[in-house]
Amino acid sequence: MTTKPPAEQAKKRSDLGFQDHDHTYCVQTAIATAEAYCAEHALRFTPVRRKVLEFLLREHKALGAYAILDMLREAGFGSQPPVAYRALEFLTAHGFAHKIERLNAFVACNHPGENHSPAFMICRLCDGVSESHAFPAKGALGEAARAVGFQIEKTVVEAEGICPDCAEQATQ
Amino acid sequence: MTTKPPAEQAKKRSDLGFQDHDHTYCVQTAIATAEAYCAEHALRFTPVRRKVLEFLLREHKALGAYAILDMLREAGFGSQPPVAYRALEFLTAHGFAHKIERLNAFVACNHPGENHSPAFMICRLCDGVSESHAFPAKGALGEAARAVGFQIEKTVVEAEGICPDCAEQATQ
DNA sequence: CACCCTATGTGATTTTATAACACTTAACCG
DNA sequence: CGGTTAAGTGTTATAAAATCACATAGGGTG
Repeated sequence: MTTKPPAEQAKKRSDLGFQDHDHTYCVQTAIATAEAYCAEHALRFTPVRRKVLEFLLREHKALGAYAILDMLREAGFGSQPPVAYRALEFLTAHGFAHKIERLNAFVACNHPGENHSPAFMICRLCDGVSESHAFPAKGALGEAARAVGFQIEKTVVEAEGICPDCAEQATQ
Repeated sequence: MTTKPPAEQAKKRSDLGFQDHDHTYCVQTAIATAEAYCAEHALRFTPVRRKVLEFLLREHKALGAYAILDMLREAGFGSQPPVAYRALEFLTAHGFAHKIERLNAFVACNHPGENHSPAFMICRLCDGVSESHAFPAKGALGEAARAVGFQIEKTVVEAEGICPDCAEQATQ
């Protein structure tokens, strides 16, 4: 996976969200939201955790644990794998980030606080990831689960394909 | 992941399919189906590939690549990781097996030949896996994809929870 | 038979993730 | 406050998962 430089502009067409948005704004509000949520739920939004969430928000794409670890090192934090994995565990456990199983990588959550079962669109060309919603338990899978008596607790939904930007480039 | 002994009986309540079925029969027919499919499509159903599919069918649960590798070694095949990974790549590419991203493990396909987008129910207590169908592209995710212009090529749908057998044990 | 393409065998390495333990700091309780 | 406890962090080491690179073998075709 090639590492590309961070977004250089605020208001741009993100190559990851597949949609226009004000990126600096969404970083700030997401951090603020996380901070407020932690304050309310007696969770400790420590410097390492905050920093990792910042990285995920800023890069706005799926980051491997070791990429995050490199950034932590540069930021003066501990640089051994558990440091990154523990922060990521905290962030995913409380819904501030998600793991993309398909990529063994992590992204910041687009809808923090909301009660959601996330779904992801992963571009196989640029590795961009866009978060969406899905309710697989309401469809065929849910029926099958009820039929055999399986209790669904969590779902992983990841669609792989081509994002609009890469599709556009391919036609040029 | 603990390795448990293979199924000792043919007709039993599988702890993995979450349903009754004749296991020796399903192994034989699945191998025959794969063989026929390969013959028809000019694919080479080589000894290693056949053996790996046999392992997956016989164990009837998610197996890690290294568990498969151990079995290959015992069966007299090469015992380096690429041997297992290449066979698994072939099997998954042609729909004879699937990778469970959540577990970094592989299962034999329950519906070989059929054109399907698989979905899985994974028991977090016994690691049992049951294959089902899902059509995420027809639900909320499909709508989101169309809205932004994302072309879905493949989907990963995995539900984690408690299988009926483990739920039953828990109440006792 | 000579050729080529595919598959296999093997050693080495990379990438991803966890275990174990020491140390520090924040929270709690009197 | 002061002392205790639990949670968080830092670090070493190791496990688990996956790939790279290259040599060898086998099977089909001209």
